[in-house]
Amino acid sequence: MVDAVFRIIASDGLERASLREVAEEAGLAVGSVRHYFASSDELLVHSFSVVIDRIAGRLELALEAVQGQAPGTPAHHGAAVLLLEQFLPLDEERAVDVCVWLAFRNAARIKPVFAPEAARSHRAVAAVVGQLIMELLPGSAEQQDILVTEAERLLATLDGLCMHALLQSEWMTAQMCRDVLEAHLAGLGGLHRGR
Amino acid sequence: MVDAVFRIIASDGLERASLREVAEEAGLAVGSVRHYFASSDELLVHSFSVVIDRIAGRLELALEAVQGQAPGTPAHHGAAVLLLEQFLPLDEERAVDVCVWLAFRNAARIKPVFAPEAARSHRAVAAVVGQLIMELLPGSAEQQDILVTEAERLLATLDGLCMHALLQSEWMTAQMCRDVLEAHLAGLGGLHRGR
DNA sequence: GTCTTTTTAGCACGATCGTGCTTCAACTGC
DNA sequence: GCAGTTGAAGCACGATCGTGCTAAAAAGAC
Repeated sequence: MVDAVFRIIASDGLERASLREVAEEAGLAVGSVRHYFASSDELLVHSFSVVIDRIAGRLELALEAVQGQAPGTPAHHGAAVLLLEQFLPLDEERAVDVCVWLAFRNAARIKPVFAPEAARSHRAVAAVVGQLIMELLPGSAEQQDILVTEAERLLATLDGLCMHALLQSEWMTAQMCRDVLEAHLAGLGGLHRGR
Repeated sequence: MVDAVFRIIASDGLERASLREVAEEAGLAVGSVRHYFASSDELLVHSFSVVIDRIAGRLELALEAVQGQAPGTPAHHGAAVLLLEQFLPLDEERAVDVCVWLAFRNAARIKPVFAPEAARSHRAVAAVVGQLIMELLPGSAEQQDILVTEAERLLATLDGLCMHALLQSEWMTAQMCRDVLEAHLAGLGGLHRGR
């Protein structure tokens, strides 16, 4: 059922994820879908929640892999890149998730029903990125404001990469995504040192 | 007429920008709107085109201001920040523009009518950002790949900042936007030097 | 004045959508 | 066997939307 919602949003957009479309995609009748979800909003909010849990789960798993490595080592760097790649639509599964994720977050600006889940999504992702920043900038642990700024900066870059990879896939290839990630990490390391 | 479209998209989203809504917002009848725009798509594509021209116009004006300053000077840096701020929804006018701009670009993923204008938008913005990167990294003029990567990275960060400023305005304040921009420029300057 | 063009307005049709409501089959516990 | 719960299906109503079409008013040309 939720998978049907994901497929419709990924291929036709959130506004086409109506009860009738979802029911047909899931091979059910409208009444059957409404047996499980009293309203259209309920189904969509639940789908939003599921995609958040999926993405956050991938991120936290990858974060543990990062924290299991000694900072500064190549393995640590590689695990960090692997974590950041979990944001990007580099395979079919992640492409659908990111697509659905962005669609719901954009809709949350207009439809207040999505606002609580959107806030939860932001908190969960910001927590992971914040911890990653602390892993990558161990020397700046006391400068709280720099850590916050760098976390927001990394988060913005990731979301922008997501957008471009989804919307301008001709220009923003997978290799370009990885190059940008590497450049950003290199810029992180060289930053706030010579001051 | 186009202003009415902008207001509706900014406050209620693109999907509510129907002919009836636009006509009411503009104080006209549906038939009157359709006298100028034969179809709904025609009106929306024209609105997309207008918002692109407005944003691109601001950017190119700010780019000339950057190119009028000597590279490396504080005035050059300030003009660069001013250029990058033209992307962000830091006042009411730019907030509406950015909102409409993002809505149309997202819709272009689904609706092919918007694809040509979306491609034009990407080309125009990438050209400005590319020239800015060449201003900021004059020493790497020969390394084409680095310039391209850094342009895409800056573009991604800007779009991510736009998203966050619009969607999570509680966390992403105007000051945080400026801090992120300054941090990114600082990271640019210190990058690709010690190699 | 009349004739033509532009602008504004409105109607009607089919399509889609959310939702309240009823019906029917399948399964479960006893 | 049978009552009660659950899953699935369908109908009908009002609302919204794009669009083809007609008609009336306003403006301008002569």
